[in-house]
Amino acid sequence: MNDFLYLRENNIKEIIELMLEAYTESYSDPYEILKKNSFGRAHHRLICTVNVNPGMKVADLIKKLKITKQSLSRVLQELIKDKIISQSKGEIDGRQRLLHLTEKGKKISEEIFSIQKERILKAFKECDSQEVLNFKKVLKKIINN
Amino acid sequence: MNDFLYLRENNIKEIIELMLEAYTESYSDPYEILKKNSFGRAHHRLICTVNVNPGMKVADLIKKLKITKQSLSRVLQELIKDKIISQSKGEIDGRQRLLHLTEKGKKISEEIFSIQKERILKAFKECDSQEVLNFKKVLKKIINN
DNA sequence: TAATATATGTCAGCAATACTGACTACATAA
DNA sequence: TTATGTAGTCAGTATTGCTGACATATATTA
Repeated sequence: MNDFLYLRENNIKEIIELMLEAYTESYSDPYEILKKNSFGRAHHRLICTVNVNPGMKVADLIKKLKITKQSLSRVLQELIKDKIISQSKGEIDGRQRLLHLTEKGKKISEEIFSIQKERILKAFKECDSQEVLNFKKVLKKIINN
Repeated sequence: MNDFLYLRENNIKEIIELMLEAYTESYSDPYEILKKNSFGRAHHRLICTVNVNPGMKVADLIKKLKITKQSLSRVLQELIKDKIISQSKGEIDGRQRLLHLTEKGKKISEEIFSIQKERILKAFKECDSQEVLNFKKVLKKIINN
């Protein structure tokens, strides 16, 4: 073990903890607006994911959120009942249920997003465009494994 | 609407979702090693945070993890009982309880880290050093609000 | 010194989120 | 037709989180 590697390990360790903090902070920002709609963290994660990936199938949502279909189901049925999310039968594969935000869902999603956006915008405004692009690139590389 | 593409709504929205994914993926990687020790997500978050911030006081841990002292307490007492984390009385302020990983705690923490590290290293190896530094810088800016 | 404030711990009960296992319905593929 | 894949559901349990109330020790202030 040389000093370079030692420092590199600590750097990665720190980054792993920073990711935890950044997620925790970012996703607690819109607490009030979620609470107003009787939604919790699980609803938030679901709404955010479907918003960015409209038409995704249930199985993919389960994979992304890393929860069981039973856990997903409880929250998803609440959102469907509240007309936040709608399902459509897959055209190619009729077994699939494709998920979309309704108009009402899009509205709430925008409210949530506008709160979360503040933190990110504030951070990005202190960066140049290349740094932001790099940030996104690295995030994607961390996910695609 | 401004011309700064990287500040556009859709880009920020996508990045917010990527942060959710990156966190979810990264923190589910060491599931097996945690389960072997009868630890869950709450223990993981606690161990990781104390590891990077040795000697932190309870109040700061509560703020970082954004949970109540009662929620923290249950998990913390388990880790203290298992001799993963130790507490020391604050030298300046005797009311404070400063948190440290024990030798046993450091060992388990390293096991957890070595798993999480794989994903990050794999991603970073496809980046240059400047990109990694930028990534860390942006993460910190997102947190410091 | 006495009163007040702060940091931490604890008890009890409850709510939200997640899990496992078993089973059903339906659509597709072999 | 039979087997497989996608989704939904029911029942029970574990974990993680919350609120409210109260206790203890230490620090700060009047």
